[in-house]
Amino acid sequence: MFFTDYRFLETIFTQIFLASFMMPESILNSIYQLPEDSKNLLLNGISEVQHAKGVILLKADKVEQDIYFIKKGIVRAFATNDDTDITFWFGTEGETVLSMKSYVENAKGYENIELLEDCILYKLNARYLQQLFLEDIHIANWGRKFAEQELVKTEERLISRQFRNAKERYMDLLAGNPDLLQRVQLGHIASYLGITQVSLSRIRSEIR
Amino acid sequence: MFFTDYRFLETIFTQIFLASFMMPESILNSIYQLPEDSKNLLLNGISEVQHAKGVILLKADKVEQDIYFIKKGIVRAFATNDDTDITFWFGTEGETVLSMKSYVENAKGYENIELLEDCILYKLNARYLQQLFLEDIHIANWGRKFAEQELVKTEERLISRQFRNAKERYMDLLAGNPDLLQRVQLGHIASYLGITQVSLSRIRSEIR
DNA sequence: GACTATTTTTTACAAATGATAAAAACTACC
DNA sequence: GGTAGTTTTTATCATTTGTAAAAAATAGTC
Repeated sequence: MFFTDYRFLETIFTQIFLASFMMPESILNSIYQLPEDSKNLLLNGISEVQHAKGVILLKADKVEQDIYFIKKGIVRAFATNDDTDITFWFGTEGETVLSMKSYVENAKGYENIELLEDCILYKLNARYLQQLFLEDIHIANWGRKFAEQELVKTEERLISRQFRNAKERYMDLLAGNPDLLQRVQLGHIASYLGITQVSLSRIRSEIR
Repeated sequence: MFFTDYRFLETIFTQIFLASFMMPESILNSIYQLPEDSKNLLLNGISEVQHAKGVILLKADKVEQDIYFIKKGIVRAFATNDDTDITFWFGTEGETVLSMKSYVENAKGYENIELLEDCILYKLNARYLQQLFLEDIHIANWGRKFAEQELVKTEERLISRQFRNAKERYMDLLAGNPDLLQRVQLGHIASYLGITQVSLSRIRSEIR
C-alpha cells in the first residue's frame, strides 16, 4: 500500500485513538484505576444520552447532581451576574461534567453547563453514585481522586492569574489546548482567561 | 456574682468555645461526620507539634505529603516566581494544611506554607493516611469531602476575580474574615486578593 | 526611650485593561 | 447567492492597576 498524503494516516490513527479513549471504562480509569467489580457497578448506572448544541445541560437555579462524561463534544461551565456571564471551565472528550457546588453541598449552585457542540454524553445518576460512595471503597477513592485533581487544576489557574499577564495566559492556553481555539468562540475564551473579548482581540493582533 | 465588665465574660466564653472546637476530633468531624472507629484510626496517627512564627512548614521543592490541622495560629500558602511570591490561601484554627499538588500527584508542588504566628498543629503522617484511604471507606469519603469542599471554595474565588473588582473583593474579605486583617500583614492580603500592596492601600484610603 | 528594621501609605507616572461604538468578517439559512 | 444575524476586529477614550521611589507609621530590640 502506498500513501502520498500521510495526514490521511494521521487522521485514521487519531480517530482510532479517540474512539478507544472515549469508552466509559477508559474515562473512569483515567481518573483512578478501578477494580473490575467496582467499575461494573459504576457502568451499571451509566446511560448514553445525546443533546444538541446550545442545550443547557445543568442549570444554576436547580439542584443538579447527576454527573456526565463526555463521549463526544465540548461544553462550557459559566456563571452569570446581571447581564454578563463568565466561562470558568471547558470540558471536552473524556472529561467529567457536574455542578460541583450542587453536587458537594446539595444546594443550588452557581454553574450552568452549556453544550457548545452537539454532544454524546454518558449520564450517571447522582443518587446512585452517592450510594456507591458509601458502599464501595474503591469508588469512594475514585471520587476523592477526581476532586483532588480538579482542585489542583483550579488552584493552578488561580495562581497563574497572578503571575502571568493576559497575553501569557493566552499563549499558555494556545500551547496546551490548541484545539480549543478552533472549537470555541473567542468571547468564551476571553472570559475563561479573565479578560474582555476586546482585550483578547488586541492580544491576538499583537501576536501575528 | 457580679460583673461590671461583660467583655471579661465574653473572653472566657470565646476561649472555651475555641478550645472545644480545636480538639482534633472536632476538626475531623467538621469536614465529614466519621464513625467512632474510623475517627480513632485517624487520631492514632496524629501527634501535636509546635513551630515558631516564620517557619516554613512545607516547601515547594520537596515532596511533602504530611498533613496538618491547625490547633492555634495562622498560616499562608504561597507560590514563588522569580523574586515575588503570591499568597493564594490562608489557614486558621480548625483548618487543614497540606501541599495539595504534592499530596495529589506525589511530586514536587508549587506551594510553600509559612507560619504567620507561633502555631500549635496536629500532624498526620501521609503514608499512614494514604493507607487508611485504602482500608477504611469512611476515611476515604472523609478525604473525598475535604477535597470537594476545597474545590468549591477555590472555584468561587476564581469566579469572584471576574465578577467583582478589587475594592469589592476587599470588602467581601473584610466582611467574611474580619480577624484576618488583624492577624496578617497587608502585603499578603493584597496578593491574596490578586492586587499589589499599593493598590490595596489606595482602596483602603478610599473607604474611610 | 532611641535606634533599626519592617510595614504601610503616598505620590507621580506608565502600562494594561475596560467600555463603547462602529466596521469588518464570518455563518446560517432560505 | 443574497440577506440577516452573529462574531470578531478596530478605534477612541476613560479607568484601573502597576511600578518605582520616598515618606510616614509601626513594631521590635537593646
